[in-house]
Amino acid sequence: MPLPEVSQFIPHIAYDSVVFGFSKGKLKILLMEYHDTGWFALPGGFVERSENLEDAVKRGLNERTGLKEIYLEQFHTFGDTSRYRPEVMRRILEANGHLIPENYWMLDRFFSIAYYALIDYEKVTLMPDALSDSIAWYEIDKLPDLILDHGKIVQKALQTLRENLDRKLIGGNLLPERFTMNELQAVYEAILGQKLRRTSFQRKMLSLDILDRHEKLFTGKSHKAPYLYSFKTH
Amino acid sequence: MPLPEVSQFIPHIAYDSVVFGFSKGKLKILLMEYHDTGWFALPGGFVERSENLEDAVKRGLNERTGLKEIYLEQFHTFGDTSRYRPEVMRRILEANGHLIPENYWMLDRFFSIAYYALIDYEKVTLMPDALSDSIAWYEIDKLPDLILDHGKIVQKALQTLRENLDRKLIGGNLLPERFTMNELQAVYEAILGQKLRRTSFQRKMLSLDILDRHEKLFTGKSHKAPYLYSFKTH
DNA sequence: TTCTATTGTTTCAATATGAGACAATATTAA
DNA sequence: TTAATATTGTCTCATATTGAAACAATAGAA
Repeated sequence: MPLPEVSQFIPHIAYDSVVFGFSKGKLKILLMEYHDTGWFALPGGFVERSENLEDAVKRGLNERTGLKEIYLEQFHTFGDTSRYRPEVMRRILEANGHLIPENYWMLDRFFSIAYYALIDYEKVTLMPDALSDSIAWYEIDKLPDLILDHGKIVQKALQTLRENLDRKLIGGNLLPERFTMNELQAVYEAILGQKLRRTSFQRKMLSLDILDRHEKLFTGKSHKAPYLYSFKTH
Repeated sequence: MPLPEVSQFIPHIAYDSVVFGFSKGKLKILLMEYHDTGWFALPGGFVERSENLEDAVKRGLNERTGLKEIYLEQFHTFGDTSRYRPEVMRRILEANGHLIPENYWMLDRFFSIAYYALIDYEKVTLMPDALSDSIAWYEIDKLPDLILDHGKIVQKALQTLRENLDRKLIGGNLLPERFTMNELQAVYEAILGQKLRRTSFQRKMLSLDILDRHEKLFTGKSHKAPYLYSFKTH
């Protein structure tokens, strides 16, 4: 695969995405591991010359997860000069066997527009890109070191997600269509990083009038079966 | 004044700032009017090759207002292809008597990183830039039509300001060091676009333990004199 | 001295939240 | 068949917060 040409993309502009998923009671994000470097990074990419910014992000996420409809939110643009570390991208490209031209555009200073995405963990089919060995889930509190300022980007994403959780009622995007109240509470607890009172949480969620109640879920466990809920589509 | 050269700036990247001020009970923002076009726009600019993004915004605001310390918050980056309207910038530059080179960088597609600023109206000395006839205050609900998507940028700024008002307790940045409770309430009402209950507002503000109470303000009016308050510096 | 307008405080009702009790129930064990 | 267990959904009551209004204080004018 040849090196991307600057004629196709807007120089100096990139996006990075913090893709949140929820599984086994843990909040997780997607990380790429680059060939032969041991380096981890957020899934990101560039914007084509005639492409809307948000379409570029969706395109990139679709290529890596197979998902078409994704809950996406822009949260910050990172533009410090300290991000300019051409030797990092050089090493990544060289580790892929590329010969890098003089003044190659991908080694320039980049501004990164960061988005977070909330997706249903079970619906994802992970596909690495050309530069990466792998793309995989990592627990949010067991992340490896990340290149450049990607660690800071993750922290800012998590902070914004926490602030938006109640205001935008977005927790459900991390669950399948139908879920139990207990599962929803576990999502909230994982995002906020703290336990919530079961009865208060249930009362609050029901009083918001955003949930539909469906049939009971019989798990085979020896106790009362919980109802399944879904978010109202209105 | 010669045309800026691309060697000095990062191409494709601009910032726009929504500068809020408060005067005579009204929330206002700064707008530039370009020479001989009748066009209004937000104060904005470009980022120098070795300059931090936020430093560029502060530099631009300092050049136009004379202020050094400014409460500044990034709120969104606008990157739709519909922003690409080279004829707009062409007309602005030509109205200033410039001869525009082939493929001139300022006519390219730009991503704009938008910030809002909150400043003390009284402390500002307005200075237009080279392309503008004027820079002046406009009431937020009596704005003229703005170029490109600047109207949308203002709306998003206002929305973000409203959401952040209570969470970040930033209203005081629009007032002088010392102010009455009534003035603070007027700021909140102007931002939120709705009346607030005087007694609830006072109780709330005092209970937050963020204000210092100082001497009374004697205005000469025939009624009880209000106290002056200031925000705790902590 | 009285009156007026506005400020700071208090009161009481209405609403929301914290903490826990209680009843219902799906399955297992006796 | 019955009792035990774990978990769910609901209810209760104490506490905190907010809405709405009354009340007291006071700077200047009449």
